[in-house]
Amino acid sequence: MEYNFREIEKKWHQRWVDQQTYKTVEDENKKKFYVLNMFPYPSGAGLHVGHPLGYIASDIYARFKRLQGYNVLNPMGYDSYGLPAEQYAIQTGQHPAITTVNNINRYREQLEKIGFCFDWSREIRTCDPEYYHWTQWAFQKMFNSFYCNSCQKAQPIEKLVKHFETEGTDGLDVAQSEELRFTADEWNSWDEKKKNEVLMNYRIAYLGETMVNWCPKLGTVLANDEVVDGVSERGGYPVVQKKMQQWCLRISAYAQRLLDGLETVQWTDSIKEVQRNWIGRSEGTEVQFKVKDSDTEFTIFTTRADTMFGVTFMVLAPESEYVAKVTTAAQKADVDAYLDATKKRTERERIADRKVSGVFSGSYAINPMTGDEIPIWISDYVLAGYGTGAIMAVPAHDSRDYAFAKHFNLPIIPLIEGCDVSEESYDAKEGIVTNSPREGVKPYVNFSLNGLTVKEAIAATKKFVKENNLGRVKVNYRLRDAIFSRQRYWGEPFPVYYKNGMPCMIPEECLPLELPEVDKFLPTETGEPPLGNATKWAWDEANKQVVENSKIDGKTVFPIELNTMPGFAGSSAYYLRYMDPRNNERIVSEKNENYWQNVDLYVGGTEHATGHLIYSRFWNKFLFDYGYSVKEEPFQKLVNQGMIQGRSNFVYRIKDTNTFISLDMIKNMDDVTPIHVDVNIVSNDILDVEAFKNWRPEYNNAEFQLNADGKYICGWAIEKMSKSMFNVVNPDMIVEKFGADTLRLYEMFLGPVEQSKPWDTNGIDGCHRFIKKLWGLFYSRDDQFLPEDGEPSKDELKAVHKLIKKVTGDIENFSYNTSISAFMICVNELQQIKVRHKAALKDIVVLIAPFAPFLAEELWEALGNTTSVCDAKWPEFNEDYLKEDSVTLSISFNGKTRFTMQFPAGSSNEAIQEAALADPQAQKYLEGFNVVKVIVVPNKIVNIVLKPKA
RNA sequence: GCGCGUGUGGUGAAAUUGGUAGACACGCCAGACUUAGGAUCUGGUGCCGCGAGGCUUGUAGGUUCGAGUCCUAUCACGCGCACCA
Repeated sequence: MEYNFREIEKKWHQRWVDQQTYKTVEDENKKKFYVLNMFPYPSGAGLHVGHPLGYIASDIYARFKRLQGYNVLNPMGYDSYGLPAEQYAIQTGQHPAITTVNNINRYREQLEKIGFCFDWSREIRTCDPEYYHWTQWAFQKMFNSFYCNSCQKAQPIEKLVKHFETEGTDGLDVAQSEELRFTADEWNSWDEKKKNEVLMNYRIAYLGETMVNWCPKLGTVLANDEVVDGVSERGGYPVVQKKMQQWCLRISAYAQRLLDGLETVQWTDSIKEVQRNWIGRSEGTEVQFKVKDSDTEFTIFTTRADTMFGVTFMVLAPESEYVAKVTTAAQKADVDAYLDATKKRTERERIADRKVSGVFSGSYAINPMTGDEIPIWISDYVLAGYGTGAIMAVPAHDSRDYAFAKHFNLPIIPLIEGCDVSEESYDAKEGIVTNSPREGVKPYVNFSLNGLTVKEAIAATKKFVKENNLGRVKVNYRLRDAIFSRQRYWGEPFPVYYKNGMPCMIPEECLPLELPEVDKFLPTETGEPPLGNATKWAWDEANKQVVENSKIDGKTVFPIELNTMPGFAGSSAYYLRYMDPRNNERIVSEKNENYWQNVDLYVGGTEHATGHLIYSRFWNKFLFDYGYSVKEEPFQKLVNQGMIQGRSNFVYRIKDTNTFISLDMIKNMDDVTPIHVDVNIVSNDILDVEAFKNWRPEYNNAEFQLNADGKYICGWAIEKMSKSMFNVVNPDMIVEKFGADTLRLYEMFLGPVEQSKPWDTNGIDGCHRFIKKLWGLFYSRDDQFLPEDGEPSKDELKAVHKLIKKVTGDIENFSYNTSISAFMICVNELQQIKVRHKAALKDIVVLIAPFAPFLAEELWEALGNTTSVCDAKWPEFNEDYLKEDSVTLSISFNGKTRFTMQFPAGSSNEAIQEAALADPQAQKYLEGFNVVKVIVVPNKIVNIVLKPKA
């Protein structure tokens, strides 16, 4: 019987659907295992062959765990809200709701073909009201929370209000936008509106006037991780800095926990390092500087407190609120001009053109260590968003300050013994401190750092600053609060309405607040959200419902927020929802949450390291604080699959002709123009000439210079897989031609899962041949069913158990490529054995089941089983079958094998060594030498170290 | 500039973690069968050399009886962060 994959795959796919083979039900009697793939944006282009790589890898693992007896949750869904989905809709001129459904259907169809064990009954879509109900719910929960630093968790905002009512800000240790001070009396005297404004300073989801990344072309603000090199990640459009009122998430409050949590998860060091960098913890000191002849004081942050004696000027960020306070009348014109110029520059220009610029404010600060009057400058090399937006400049020991000082001719005072700062600054944090204070200068304070190491000096200064009330020790994080508003249509609406300009939450029982239909959903360059076009978008407070805008009266009917949430909102807690996707009462029931706990294995690309993987960790920690999640970290083990690149093919047209020349006939590359050619009409780099003529009209009467074999050889290159390079390989096509099992095997056989590699359809024959060989162990060409009843032979058992050992170990390490090699070897070995037994082949079928599930089902049935192979038991490895009767020992001198010896199995190293030295043949070689050492590695080699006799 | 990672045949890659480098597969070569076909099967295939033999894991050193694996230096490539004070 021929291996007919089309029939086999069709048959089993249908049976899986009919019998709900992959439906997962919570079962307290079984240990759980939660496998998760990063769910896809359903983009318009459909899947190419690179997309399923991670899904196949996790599918193999999920099936393996199931065979080991675990209750496996392996769900799939769609991240269908957000920029990419909307951009695609805009580009194709369709409504995003329509394109999204179409794209999802196409994805589903493609995924179904590959034979994944997804439990589709748990499918979720982030744009589904049933789903985003819980996104909105979490947002409201964050709005109604503050972060308590001393107890290290989120708490209900009422608790904070109570504190204000009785004690004001006294004894408060909470995360906040800016440090406020007020008494209980003051708080109690404020009206509702004022109180609410103050509370915004503490809420975890808050409305903030912040500097944002504004992308005019996309018509929306972007989060930091959505901006790459000063342009938008999606589309590559320019981004400018703009001050706007936006919803923000106080993710910075969780910075330390996000850092600490990394120690508890099994992720690669590199991705942990990326997150550590992104969080950017830095321990330092905040110091207050007084402005001369003024009451103004401002605070700076430094990690080099030891260099305070070398501060020769101060620098404020252009956006700093102190700029106005320190600018003198004489300097005002210059300062305004500078501020104007900086504002006009885009982020990209700032990065591209990093020349020194700045302006003197006219004021001076007093150095608290020396009493020196030092000029205050304004420059855009100081960032408003980090620390306090102001620095003390120590040009001798900071390269940026140095460049600035050189440019504006400001003094440079070296503070480390023996350092040379004539050409460049000395930035290293090592050496012995000097000039602190300088010799011969009357000390301003009773404090000296001279003679200490840098490390000691930092500690000493921290202590001094604290004791003298000059400042305090402070830990800063680079991690910014996440900007949570988008001026776009295709996203979760905020469940918020505005009453007297004050945001109010739509009652929880009224959620979800559904996205309204609008005619015009296109974004605008000015930032007017498209939801402004909705006619029914007002909140009737009394009747608790959405009504027409025309009814807004400001007394009982109010406008609803027009912004929508960003793409990462919906993807931040989806793994929780899979545990209980149809629950209308709670994001996930306690029972299910306690059963599934968190994701055991998460598979996805590295590109989410600073986006999704930070946001969802934050989101989960927040829910954890309230007991909605039982594990602090959502993803226990993370595997990052590599990217599949495309392998493009080229044809070479002789310049100014319509003649194409085979690569091996080209004498001079300058005479030809390489042109991308569709890889689907090229096989093993040989062009299908006829197909090429039909490919495009302009090649209909193309002429060819073929090589001696009459072939046209194409050139090739590794490039990104994309339509424009004609190198996209579609999985449907592979499935059609070779079957899903072959596709699955080949994708894994290509190389390690974590590694990026080019796709090359050429090698797929080997995997297809292997499947056919395996099939050949069961069926002869003349339709005989070959496996026999009875006891397997020793050789069979040996081959099979070698495989069990190898595959079991490999799957745990994700070394699927070597597993498949082992299968190939095993099948070859079994082919040599004339009579094969069902009992031995049964184990092989179970072993191959995770890799080639359709084939496994068919063979499992052929062996007489009536249940799915998915419910089989993973075979157990038995060492005994691998034991040899004897071990062969090769004995070598100087790396050369001289003779071999046989020993009984299980001989000890000592026994082997003794016997080897006693061997008469060996002794022939030993004449004239002293034996220094004998190294015995059983089953491998014996090395005898010799020294000539004196 | 700082941080992380990777270098093995014509190609994708293995190597029991310090023990016969190149498993397995593609490609290539030779052969068999065949209504010459993008089918199947058999054998060969790291490099140099007719040969015996020699060389070989980016390069140069080191540790070791023994190094692809450990250490030092160096080069190349890839990724991440980048005025973060």
